[in-house]
Amino acid sequence: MDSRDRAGMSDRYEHAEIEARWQSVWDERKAFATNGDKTGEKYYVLEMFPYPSGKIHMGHVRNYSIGDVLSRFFMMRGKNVLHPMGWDSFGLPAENAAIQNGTHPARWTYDNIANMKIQLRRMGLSYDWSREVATCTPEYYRWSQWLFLKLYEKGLAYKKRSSVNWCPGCSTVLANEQVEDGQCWRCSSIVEMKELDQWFFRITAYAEELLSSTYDLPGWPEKVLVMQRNWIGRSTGAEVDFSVEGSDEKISIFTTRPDTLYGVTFLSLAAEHPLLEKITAVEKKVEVEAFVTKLRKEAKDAKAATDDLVKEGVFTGAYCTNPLTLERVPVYVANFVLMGYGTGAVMAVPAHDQRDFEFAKAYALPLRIVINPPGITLDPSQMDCAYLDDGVMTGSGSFDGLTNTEAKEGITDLLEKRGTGKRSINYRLRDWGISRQRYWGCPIPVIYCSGCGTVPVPLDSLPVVLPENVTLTGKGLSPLESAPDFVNTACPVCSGPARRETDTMDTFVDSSWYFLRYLSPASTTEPFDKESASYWMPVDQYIGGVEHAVMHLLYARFFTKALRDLGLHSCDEPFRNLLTQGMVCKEIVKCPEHGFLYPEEAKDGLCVHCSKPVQTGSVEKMSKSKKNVIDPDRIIKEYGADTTRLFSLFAAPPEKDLDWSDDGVEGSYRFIGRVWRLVAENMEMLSGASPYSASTGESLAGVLKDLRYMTHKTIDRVTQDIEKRFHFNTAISAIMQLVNAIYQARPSLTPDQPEAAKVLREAVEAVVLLLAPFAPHLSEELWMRLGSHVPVYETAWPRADLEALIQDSVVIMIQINGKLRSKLTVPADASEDMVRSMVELDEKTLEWTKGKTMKKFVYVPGKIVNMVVA
RNA sequence: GCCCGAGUGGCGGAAUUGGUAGACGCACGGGACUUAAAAUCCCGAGUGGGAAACCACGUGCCGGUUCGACCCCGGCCUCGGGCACCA
Repeated sequence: MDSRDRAGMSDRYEHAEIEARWQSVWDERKAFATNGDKTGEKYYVLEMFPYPSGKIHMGHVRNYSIGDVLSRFFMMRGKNVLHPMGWDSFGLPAENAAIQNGTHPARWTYDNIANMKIQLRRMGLSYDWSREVATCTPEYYRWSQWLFLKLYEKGLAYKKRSSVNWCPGCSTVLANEQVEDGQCWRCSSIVEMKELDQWFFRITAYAEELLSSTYDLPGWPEKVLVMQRNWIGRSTGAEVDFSVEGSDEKISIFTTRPDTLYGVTFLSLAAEHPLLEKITAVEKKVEVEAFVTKLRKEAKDAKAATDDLVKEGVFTGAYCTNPLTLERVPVYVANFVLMGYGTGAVMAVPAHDQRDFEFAKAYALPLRIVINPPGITLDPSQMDCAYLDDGVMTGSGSFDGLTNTEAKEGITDLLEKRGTGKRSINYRLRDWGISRQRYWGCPIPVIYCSGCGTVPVPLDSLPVVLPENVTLTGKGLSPLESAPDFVNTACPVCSGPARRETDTMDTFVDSSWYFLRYLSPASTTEPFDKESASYWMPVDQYIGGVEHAVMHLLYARFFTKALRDLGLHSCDEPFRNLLTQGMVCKEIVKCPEHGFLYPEEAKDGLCVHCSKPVQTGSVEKMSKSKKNVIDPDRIIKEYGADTTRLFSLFAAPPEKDLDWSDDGVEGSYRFIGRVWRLVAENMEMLSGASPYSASTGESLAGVLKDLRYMTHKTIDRVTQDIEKRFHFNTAISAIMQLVNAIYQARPSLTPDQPEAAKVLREAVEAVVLLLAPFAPHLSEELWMRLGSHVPVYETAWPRADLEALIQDSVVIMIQINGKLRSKLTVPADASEDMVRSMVELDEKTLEWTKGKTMKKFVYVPGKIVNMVVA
């Protein structure tokens, strides 16, 4: 049923056939393989690699469409582009699938990778597949182990027994970053505390640099930087020693408010404080132990319930001495003091700290005011909350009358002089616990020998291969315990019988350096090539979801710095620019009886199961459980990859959430067809012409001049939108406007005008090339049909001709008293005087100014006139 | 509670440096083509008033700065996100 015009071009764009064909061409020609050339301006664009869950989702489509626009754009701009892809392929879902279906995690993972690779291929993405990595392959994890051992050598990996987060759902330990609201980030189980021997990375050694360099990352969203700063949580203050009465012990406390030291009326210890047992008075032992036991039980039951916890505590019977006032201060054990922060002990100043205030009220402890608000004297008996703000010192000996800011310094100086305290900085950041009691991960390359202790696996015996035959139950200890051939080994030092570490590494370790592996993915001698790193690093543009703001993105920064200090490369930060794309959302449908419904389960606003009215209107992140997912495969099949990509880029700016709209997809599809027909219907005129060139062409007028202006304005606009602003939605809208303008101008472009075909050709070529980063298949096809033998991806990005952007006349707005009253066309080079005299002759202007006096005349050249009259 | 971010038509969104508010798209209405429909092409449209020209109002609310404010400043309201006994 194709109606074909004389040039043999169907007026229908056959997306399935055309897209498949160009994907084959790109594959065969290895179109996007980055060669070894390390000269010229490089551009390393990277999207966060996916976990191979089985199918890509709309979030992936959006993420990779953004990256692909940049990759293809900069290729056409002549940069040396690196655009790799790989698989974050260790992780729990593979193990869970294995337990459920009896498939081996490796099999499940590799099948998923194969499937998802086909899906990505159908999207027409410009990846250099020759650099593909999968973190679950021995070729990759060998180097994760190698890096672990290097960090171990440097003291940046260590093992210690400590209280750690335990997820009963995943049956493994979690890092602090992986606990959200007391729940597992993956399965939402309530996280418990367990005392276990675990491997840690000493990320805290880099706390200061990780924090200070956040101020040197202008290409990152402020939101992410703020989240990282909060997570690192630097506090400056002082550590102060309180000697324990009747013993040699000292209790060290950390405070950010040394200025309130004269207001201390008691001390509070965490239940786990090492000195608690030692200093507790004999007659208080029973009471204190009961309290500690109770807290431990509560902590285990529900770590989540930290809100509005009532302040509780017990007097230990012990007293300390305030190092400045030499007063006697009672010591309590309290439920709100955390052992994990500072020293696990705090000085209590109830007048100036809200927690201490509440505690003091509950146990009738005294308040002592040491800071008054300017001009006011506080009365302890009248206070219903602590006074936290700045003010003037009182009741603080020689510091009285100073501002508390001055006293903070003075008191700290005094403590340092007397040797009872010192300036101190504390971080909220904890070391990164990386041991996981799971199978499908990178084995930790360590051996335990009864004689030699903890022995690192020698570098030349890597990789420690993950054994295949393991019993997976999802319960109990590490599955690797059940593989005796793996566990039992010989000590590398004494050759005696020894045991392997059976925990695997957190998968975030694998993803902390993959961007370096892409640089020399086949290397069998090193994790990555130093020379390649010095050329390609840092990643120029990283793109991914904001959910990794304090996990992956912090770990990757830490790794980059630690590996730099190991001398492996010389880059300080891995990602120069970061774009965090918004979520893909869709309206949910909910029945009061049957919960979430698929759209087809609701007819005329009623549930098909029970005929109750359904709730709609709420737009939420696509998720299987909310039954509001759209399968990209289906959309690509129905409308093609170009439409799918175009819609995901056009519907919203990349950093905002994107509301899925079936009608919107139709709109993008229509636009693709409209561009196709623009070429198809004008083939005769286009094929005989070369594009207009200002140097050889005759000067233009009227419609031709206007169309040419529009062409070059659009080139300029689209270039800026992609390069400077990442506003792909407005870039696409600008191309749409050019297409509309060509359709408008077309009837006036007749063959008798000598330059008409050339100007049309120039405009159409611009559309085709400008569209290439967004709809590459369509562009390639049209480009070829227009007669080019060079593919679009090897064609230079069009340049705006500044000459074409010069206009003879401009329309200026005329405001009277700030309100728009008239418009006037004036020569583009008109002087203010000329414009003024023209305005004064304008009829509409005269109507509004008749009989009034001009107070002021404002002229913004080429834009606006504002006359103030009265 | 603290720290970010955002509020613009029926909807997604635009307005790049303080200078035409609502580009582009969706949905809607009208027309052309068609026996008809689909597809396509063209036109219309912030709200209110008016036949129209045109006028008034209009970017969450109140106030300010300015010849001129979606944009800057001060004070609120609402929504979204992050952190949350961090001493």
